[in-house]
Amino acid sequence: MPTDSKPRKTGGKSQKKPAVTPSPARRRELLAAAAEVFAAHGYSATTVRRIAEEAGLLAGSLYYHFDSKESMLDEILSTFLDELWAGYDAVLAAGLGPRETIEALVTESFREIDRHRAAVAIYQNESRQLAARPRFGYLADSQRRFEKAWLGTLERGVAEGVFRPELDARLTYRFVRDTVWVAASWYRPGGHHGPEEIARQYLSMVLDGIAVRD
Amino acid sequence: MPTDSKPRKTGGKSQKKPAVTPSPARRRELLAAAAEVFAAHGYSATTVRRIAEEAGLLAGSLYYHFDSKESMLDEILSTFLDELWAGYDAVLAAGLGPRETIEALVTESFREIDRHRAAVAIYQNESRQLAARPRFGYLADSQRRFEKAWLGTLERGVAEGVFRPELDARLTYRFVRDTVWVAASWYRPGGHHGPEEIARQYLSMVLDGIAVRD
DNA sequence: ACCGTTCCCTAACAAGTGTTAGGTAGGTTA
DNA sequence: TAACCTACCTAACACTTGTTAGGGAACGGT
Repeated sequence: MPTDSKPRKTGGKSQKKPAVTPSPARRRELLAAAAEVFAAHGYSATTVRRIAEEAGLLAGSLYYHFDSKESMLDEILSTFLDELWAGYDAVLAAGLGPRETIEALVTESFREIDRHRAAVAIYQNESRQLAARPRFGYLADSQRRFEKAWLGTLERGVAEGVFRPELDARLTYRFVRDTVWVAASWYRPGGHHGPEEIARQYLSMVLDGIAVRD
Repeated sequence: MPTDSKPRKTGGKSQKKPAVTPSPARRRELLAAAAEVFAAHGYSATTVRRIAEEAGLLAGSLYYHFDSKESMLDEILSTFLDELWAGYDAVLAAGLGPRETIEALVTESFREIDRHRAAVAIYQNESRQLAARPRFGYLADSQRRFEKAWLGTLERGVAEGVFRPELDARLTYRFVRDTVWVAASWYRPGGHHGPEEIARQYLSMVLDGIAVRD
C-alpha cells in the first residue's frame, strides 16, 4: 500500500473532480457494495478486488468512479452522518422534555440503523482509528456533538427531576450510547423486530429497569 | 499475505513445538505488546513489523517465539477466554438466585475487562469474522456457552418473578451483553472508576432503570 | 577450550496490495 | 459518418505483506 503522498483534503465534501463524469446512481450502487464488504470484513481487511468482485466489475474499474479506496470509505461515512444529523437535529429542535428527547433520540437511532446498517457497523469498527486522521476529522466533530446532545439531555433530566441523580451521567451516557449502536452488529432489516419495536423494548429496559418493582 | 496452506490445527491449545525452546516469560511480554497493537489498530491493519517495533526487536525475530501472526492472536484470545470462564464457572456454580447471578456475572465481567482490556477489545472487534474459521472454533463455542449462561439466568429470573416478563429475553440479553463488553473500548485501568464501581453503576441502571420512580 | 542453548539479526522470498496508463466497445450527439 | 462520452478491461507499476534460511553473539555447563 503506497502511503498517499498526494495532497487530498476532501473531508467528505467536494472531491477533486476528474475529467470524466461518472453517474451518481452507479456510484451509489458501488458504494453500497463496498459498504457491505467493509462491514463484513473490516476496512483494512477488505481488498478493492473483493469490492469489485462483489459489484461485478474489475478492480481497476472502480477508479473510474472513485479516486481511492479511502474516498469510498469517506463517502460512505459522511453520507451516513449527514442523514443521521438531519434526524437528530429535528428531534433536538422539537423542544421536548428530557425523557421524551431520549425516547425520540433512541427511536431515531434504531431507524438509522435500520436504514444504514452497513455504514453504522463500519462506523463502530473504524471510527476510533479514523477520527485521528485529518481527512476524517468530521468523525471527531460528530462524536462531540453526539456527546453534547445525549449527555446534555441526561443532565437536564436529572436537574428537572425525571432521571435519578445517583447515577454518574457520563457513565450512563456511555452505556446508553454503546448499547444503542452496537445493535447494528446483530440487527438484520426485515427481521423479527422492526426498529420501533426494538426502540420500545430498549427504552423500557433503560428507563424502568429489568427488575420487578416492589 | 500468503494464504496459510499448511495444515495447522492448534485451536488455542498445543502448538507444533519447534526444535527450540523459547522462554514462556518472554512469550508473555511479546504477546502483551502484540495485544496492545491489535487492540489499537485492529488485527489485519497491524503488521508484524509494528508489533516487533513496539516490543523492541525486529520482525523476523518474532518467529523464534511464534510460528505466525495468527497464532499470536490465537494465544491472546484463548488465554483470555480460559481465564474468563474460570471466573464465570465459579459464579455459575455458586447456586445464587437469578438477580444475584446477574450481579455477579456483571461484576466479574468488568473485572475481566480491567485485567484483559486489550484482549477484550480484540475479541469485540474480530470475533465475528474469526469464529467462522476452524482454528478459532472455540470462539463460537464460547459464544454459545455465554448465551446459555446469561439468557438462562434472565429466563429463570422471569420464571421466579424477579425480572419483568414483558421484556423480550433474547433482546434483553443482547443489550446487557453488548453494554458490558463494549466498555472495554473506553475503559482505562487505573482511571476514575474501578471495575467494581462501574459494575455497581451499571447494575443500578439496568436493574432499576434511569427514570425516577413515581 | 568446546559444545549447546537461547535469542536476536540480516537479507531475502513470493504473494498480495492499492493504483494507474492506455485501450476499447457501445451509445449519443453533431 | 465523425466526434464524443461513458463505463469498463488489460496489464502492468511500486510497494508492503507475512515468513524463512542462515548466521552470530552471549552465556552456562562440562
